[in-house]
Amino acid sequence: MMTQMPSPPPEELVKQWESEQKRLRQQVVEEDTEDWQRSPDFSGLERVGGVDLSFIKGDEVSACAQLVVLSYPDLKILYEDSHMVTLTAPYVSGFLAFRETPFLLEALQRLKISQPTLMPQVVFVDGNGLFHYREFGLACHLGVLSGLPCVGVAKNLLQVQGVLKDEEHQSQIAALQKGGDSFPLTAASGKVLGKALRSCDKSFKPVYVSVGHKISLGTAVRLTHSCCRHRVPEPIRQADVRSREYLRIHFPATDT
DNA sequence: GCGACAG
DNA sequence: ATCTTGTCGC
Repeated sequence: MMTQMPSPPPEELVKQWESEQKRLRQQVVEEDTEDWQRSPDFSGLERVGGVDLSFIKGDEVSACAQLVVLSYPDLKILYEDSHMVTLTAPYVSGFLAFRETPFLLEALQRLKISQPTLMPQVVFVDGNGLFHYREFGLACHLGVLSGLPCVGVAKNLLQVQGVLKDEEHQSQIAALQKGGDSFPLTAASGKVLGKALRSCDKSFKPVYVSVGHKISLGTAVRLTHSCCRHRVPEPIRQADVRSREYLRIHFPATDT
């Protein structure tokens, strides 16, 4: 198998993307805006969404865009949409949104047209929100462009604004006693950009939660914990499982 | 030159 | 993101 060198991202495009993030960043709402967010048990919350994209192994541009809506607090599937898409933007760390957002917005649009009453009241996004180089990750991008409350949940720590994954970070992880415990991810500026959360008792590796849009960090962390049966919150996990299942069925692995 | 690099 | 089997445990 011949290896393919990753094509360098056009610096001109990256500059354009940076200014776009800077512009949209101003529209992020970092506070709770919904009544259910103020409730101790999230009374009034009935539908939580999850989005994800899964890829075919050797293909850089074909992917299955997935949107799921689960009931709350039962976390049962209410809606599912798997849709093959052709990506145009390359993956560049810090600019994930330009690669994925268009297709996630399309999925939300299809839902709005076909089953408007099932529109989620909050969407869990596979990736960071404010915990980002310019405080505008995928969860913020999707939140601002859709107008929906969004929570960013990353499975791996991104070293940004002075946040490091050093021995200190490791010791803080070791100090998390049970599901729901967390510690802040503080930028050099002093601002708390997100929190490392032990999402459930059985999981020791934390997930990194940050504000996407229209929700406070404290609420985002509390809600994420309440949606975790496994390490990854159920909406994102279901979106991941179902999108990969779709690819397995429609694009079976080829031998030779 | 070396390390980092959400998905 | 994807490459990858079995294995240990509930």
